[in-house]
Amino acid sequence: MRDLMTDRIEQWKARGFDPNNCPVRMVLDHVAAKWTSLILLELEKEPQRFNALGRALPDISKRMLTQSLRDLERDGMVRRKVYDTKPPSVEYSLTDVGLSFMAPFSQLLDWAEKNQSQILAARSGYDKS
Amino acid sequence: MRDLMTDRIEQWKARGFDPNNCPVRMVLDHVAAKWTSLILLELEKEPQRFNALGRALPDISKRMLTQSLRDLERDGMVRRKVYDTKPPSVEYSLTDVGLSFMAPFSQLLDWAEKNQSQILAARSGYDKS
DNA sequence: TGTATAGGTCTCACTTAGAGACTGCGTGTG
DNA sequence: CACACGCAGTCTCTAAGTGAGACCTATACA
Repeated sequence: MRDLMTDRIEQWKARGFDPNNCPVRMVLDHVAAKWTSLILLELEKEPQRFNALGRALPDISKRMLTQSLRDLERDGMVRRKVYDTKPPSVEYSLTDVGLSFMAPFSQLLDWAEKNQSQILAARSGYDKS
Repeated sequence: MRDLMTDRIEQWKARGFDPNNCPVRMVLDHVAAKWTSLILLELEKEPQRFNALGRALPDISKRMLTQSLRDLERDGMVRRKVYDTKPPSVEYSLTDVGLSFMAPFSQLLDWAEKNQSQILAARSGYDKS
């Protein structure tokens, strides 16, 4: 483990490690973005339309939903399909890349669930002192 | 995969799924935080002192470094040890929880490296159109 | 005496996020 | 026929977060 990660960093640095072209930042910016990963999670259940997503994620504003979806679309993780129905409807779904992201992401969620109580405990201990 | 994730969400919803007590948010807020994961990566190489970390992560400001370290400490992922030397030195290191985070996180980085070029391609395609 | 290191804190400017009103269009309801 | 509603957003305004960098206290060294 230790060597694994250290090697990774060494490799990056050897390649120049441009922070703007950094794979970490590229993926983290998504996971980071507070909403994108929740959107991915929803879309993995099933392709959904704009307002359906909005309802599934009650705390997100339309503005942020639009923006997050655009970001994901731009990176090829989500596909946007407009149906030419009477009131035009827009369906969002995962691409293959988006779907493949769910595997490692799921590992992270497993970790989160397993360690949730410890983190909570550490937090309240810290806050008390 | 699909069922795996769908089940997870169902479980959360069954438990009440309080967004403020959500394991996803709890872990994502860290990965999200733009700097915390890079700090974890640095500390996994070896325990380091405040200014050493600052030098290793040249783009971070002291203010953000302090804040990120405090957050990580609060959640029990990083340990802060003050040595009573002449100019007191402070060493930061990973806790067991912090170290255990590196495993799933590493998976995510693998994914990022594998898909980097695709994402970049999608991005420039999107930007052109 | 002046300079450097340590580990931060403080302030200010700027960017980003969120709430929520508003748009245009078509359908259903009274 | 008038009214309200759902769709898929956009726009504006304000609040919160981020980053740059000056500043602080203390010791050691030249």
